[in-house]
Amino acid sequence: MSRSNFASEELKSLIGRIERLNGEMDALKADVSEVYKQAKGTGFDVKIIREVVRLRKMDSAERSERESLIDLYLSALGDLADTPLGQHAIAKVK
Amino acid sequence: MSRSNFASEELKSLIGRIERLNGEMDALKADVSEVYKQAKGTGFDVKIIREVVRLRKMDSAERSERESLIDLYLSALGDLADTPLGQHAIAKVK
Amino acid sequence: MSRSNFASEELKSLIGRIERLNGEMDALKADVSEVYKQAKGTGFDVKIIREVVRLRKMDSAERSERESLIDLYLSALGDLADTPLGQHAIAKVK
Amino acid sequence: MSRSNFASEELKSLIGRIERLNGEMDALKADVSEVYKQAKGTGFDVKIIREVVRLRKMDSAERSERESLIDLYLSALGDLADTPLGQHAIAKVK
DNA sequence: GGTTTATCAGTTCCTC
DNA sequence: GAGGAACTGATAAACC
Repeated sequence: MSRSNFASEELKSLIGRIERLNGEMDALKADVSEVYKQAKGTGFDVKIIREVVRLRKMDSAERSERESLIDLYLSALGDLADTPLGQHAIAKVK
Repeated sequence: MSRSNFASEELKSLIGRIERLNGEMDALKADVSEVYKQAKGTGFDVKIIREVVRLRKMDSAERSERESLIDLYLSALGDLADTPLGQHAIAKVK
Repeated sequence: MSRSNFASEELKSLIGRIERLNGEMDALKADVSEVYKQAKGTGFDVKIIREVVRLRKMDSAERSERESLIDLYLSALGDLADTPLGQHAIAKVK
Repeated sequence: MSRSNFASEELKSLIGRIERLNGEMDALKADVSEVYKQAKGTGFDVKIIREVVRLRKMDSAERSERESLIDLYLSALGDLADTPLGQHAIAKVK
């Protein structure tokens, strides 16, 4: 088998896997839609449920983002420690 | 159990199912990324693979409709002759 | 004026300039949206126009390189015969 | 001039305007980069300035988002006003 | 160069 | 069903 055919097979395999995974994701999306449909049928406000899910997902992400921001500021102050301006800034923070 | 508590339990269940499904989707997304990463490592052009996957999602009617329109618009701008595709379109008109 | 205040003024000026430039960019974005809206109103296919603008950004070498690769990958998957482009590629090979 | 040529001219004009606006945006982007470069040269921490600009931009957006979330909840309660579950929920909020 | 981040286009969902 | 808003996915840019 030529090198080209080998690459061909490899590519087929890769794209096959991607398309299979995409298919599974589509199925899951349909499942989620089904749940929302059911929620709506039970009288819940779908828009608010979506918002709740969104907020719960953001929660942990946001927490780590806040911490990394604090890290950013602290490391910047650290870098400034040997400049006059930085010493002044650090003095104000302390 | 009061009506309100019943609704509470129902809501918790719905949100739980949604979040579980979302989790499964995240796992699949990670799998897809993994495949793309592997494709890149094997020397394939990831951007092109994405485009190919996208094209294969369309049926062939959609695909050629899209190509024809792009040709048409490009030709209106005088860009046609620069592309092999454009020469094809010109050939069809003659 | 202290060194610190000098830095403050400098910083305010820099941020002010950045924000003014960002504001101008937002205005331009709104203008572009307006043009697309108008195009849509005149019956043009906005999605195709976006694609055309994107293609025109590439030089012709890039464009044909991209097309060739897409053809190549599609042909490896056996999709070639379905597209006009593919037939063109086949013709070149013969 | 044929109808087709008219459309052609229209399309040329539209795309010309889009490309001109894109060009102006590119110039502004270069200006912003220039300011950041200057900031860096003056000893400021570019990463933090970017963060500050980002936060200031988010500020007003976030405020209106928060308000719209409140609106969402209130309107949902309004819709519930004529259901037993809703009356219970409203009673708890009051 | 490669990883992460920010902007941008595309899709989907909901409203009117 | 058309139009707009929200969300997701892709591209482009910045920093290391």
